[in-house]
Amino acid sequence: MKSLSQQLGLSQTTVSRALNGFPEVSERTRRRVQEAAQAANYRPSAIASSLAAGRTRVIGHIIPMAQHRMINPHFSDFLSGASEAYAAAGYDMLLRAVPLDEEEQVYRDLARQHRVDAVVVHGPKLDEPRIALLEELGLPFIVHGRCGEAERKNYSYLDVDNVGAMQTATRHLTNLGHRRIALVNGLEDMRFAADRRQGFASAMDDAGAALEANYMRSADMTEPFGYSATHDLLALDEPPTAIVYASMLMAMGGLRAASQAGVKVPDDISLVTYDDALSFLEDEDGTGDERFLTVVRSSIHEAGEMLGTMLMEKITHPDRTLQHIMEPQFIAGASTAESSQ
Amino acid sequence: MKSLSQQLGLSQTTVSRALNGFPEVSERTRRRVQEAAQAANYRPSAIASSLAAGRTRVIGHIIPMAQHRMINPHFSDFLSGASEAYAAAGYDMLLRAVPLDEEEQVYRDLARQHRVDAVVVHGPKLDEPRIALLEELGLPFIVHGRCGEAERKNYSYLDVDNVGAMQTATRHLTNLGHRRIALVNGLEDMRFAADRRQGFASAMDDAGAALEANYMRSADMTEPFGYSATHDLLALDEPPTAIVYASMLMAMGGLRAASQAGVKVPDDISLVTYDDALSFLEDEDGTGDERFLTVVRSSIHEAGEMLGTMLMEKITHPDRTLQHIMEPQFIAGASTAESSQ
DNA sequence: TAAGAGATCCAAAGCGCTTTGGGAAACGAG
DNA sequence: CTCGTTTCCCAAAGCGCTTTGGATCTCTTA
Repeated sequence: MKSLSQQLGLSQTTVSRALNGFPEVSERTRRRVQEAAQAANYRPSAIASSLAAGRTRVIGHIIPMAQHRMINPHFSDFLSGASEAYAAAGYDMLLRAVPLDEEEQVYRDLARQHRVDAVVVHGPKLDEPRIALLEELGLPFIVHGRCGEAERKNYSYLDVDNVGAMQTATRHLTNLGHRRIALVNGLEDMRFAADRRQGFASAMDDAGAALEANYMRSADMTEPFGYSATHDLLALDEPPTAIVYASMLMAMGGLRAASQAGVKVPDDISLVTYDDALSFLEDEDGTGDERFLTVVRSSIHEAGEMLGTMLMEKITHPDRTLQHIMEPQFIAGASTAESSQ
Repeated sequence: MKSLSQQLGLSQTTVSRALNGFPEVSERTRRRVQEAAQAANYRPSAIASSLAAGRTRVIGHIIPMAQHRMINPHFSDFLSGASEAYAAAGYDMLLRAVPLDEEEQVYRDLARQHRVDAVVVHGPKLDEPRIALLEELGLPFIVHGRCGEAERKNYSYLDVDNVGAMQTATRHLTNLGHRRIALVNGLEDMRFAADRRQGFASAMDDAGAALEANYMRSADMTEPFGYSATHDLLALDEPPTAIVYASMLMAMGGLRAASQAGVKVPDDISLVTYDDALSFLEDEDGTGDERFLTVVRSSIHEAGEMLGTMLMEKITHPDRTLQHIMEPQFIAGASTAESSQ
């Protein structure tokens, strides 16, 4: 940049201002500077500008790593969406996979090191200490999802209407006459899973159907868990006539279990699932004419993109509180039918 | 740090040296400094040290985004592994999902901006311009996989023995008497997919089995593609008696297609797949006593971890060329049986 | 025409570290 | 005791930008 300013006969001040779009520079010189920069293939040093300006143009994503180093597969699609939004604003994404018990320290370090301008809070739990921590640290953040007392607190988040989604899914089944309905859910200390359970429960209640403890399963949302939960449910003395899954991966495990047990879908049992529109489960053209499963769907890639955009706004207007809830879409497939009972 | 050095009655030089483990500091003062730093909860500013030292302690991961914004699901596990290795060395991970046609510019910018100390090259193709580009840019890198003329070039990489893996898988089938074997592969402009095909082909050749063009399918490794490819294969006039898949996701699609078509596995058809040990397809306890599919398996999480470690070494010894090949493990399951023909 | 307002630009002071090039004290050898 | 070494520490000069606080010049307005 020094050589650039000398070559142009301008001060570094002016060059910097011209390139960063400050108004104290005439249009003519700005253009001149920009052209020279282009010609010299000049790229400002990100670190130097970070140091001088006190902002890094980097967003931190702390990925909580569960016990078995499992990482939620939904992240990859979410991150690709967020990354798009950041790129459009000239921001970058810093990733750290962190064991659960080190999370707090990592946030503290990140804040004190000034490594990032803001962070995204992933996987909020019902009891979520990170919100208070981040507010204490003064580190801007946005939550993907909500935590416990979401309605009372005044923080920014992007969430999906999980309650509504599961109500829709469950109601679809009760409307078809089902009453013995099982729920295969994620870990219910997570707010989203708690919400999904609540949506399920309220729709059951509306239909006057009983909640049976035996029909409620919950664990990490893996395909094998979907399989084993379904396997167990089908083996009950009085198996459910329908199952609601909280994720496509578990539903796939469910399909596998049903087919292995010789149980026909939807003749013998109806299946419906929440669907994050994970890219690796989608048809190449995205349409999925073969759509077999009945789903309630909301693209997690889009969620990432939207959250990224919101965070960019939050950074320019730190005082604003941004809250948004995405509405999933119900798509009837061929995996649900009238209850035969 | 200024206040710290004043408080201690030492120069900033000494404090910096003490904390960074330089030898020109007596053990006594070093301890004194470290204790004071601990007490003051001091964390050096990462950006300032980056600027001064000319290294950022950040590794760049450029994730190529295919046409439909699909991101390879294997990344999440790979990244979590790499992240662990980085964290252990005090490094961070910068992520950018980039459309294919912008890749080169991104590498150039990253290098000129000094945003990262090194990068990881993902998804090398047979014809891979990035190696030459990065060498030209002088940006240290390591490749996950190999590119076209791997044997001639002198770059660092971590790869899996894809040829051997597929030979093993295919041989298992030919040993069981199968001759009409299909391959459902990834996109074959990618080196790893080309290798898998080659392994398949050579094992077929060894057994004197013919390669039939109709039996060779290749596309993005999604579950739906596994489904449709298998569906089509089963509908052929002369369907294969066995199928080899290049990924677990496609194999799952294959299982779905078979079960829907009423084709019994392994009675009517044998299935075997390459398996990246994706966390969300694993049992909670990782053992998988229900292991149904016969697989050739190599953990992609471990690959990430190992590659991260190698890259750390590469950074401290830039002159070294590190090359490593992981050997997958064959695990017999219940999805393969003797050919009935 | 003088004075205030605007528009452009600049010199220089950082941002918070690392690193160079000594300097002073302690130690050993001759 | 003197001189060369070694050990330990320091002052100050950056790293490559941004930003403050004017300075200069042109344009209005009374």
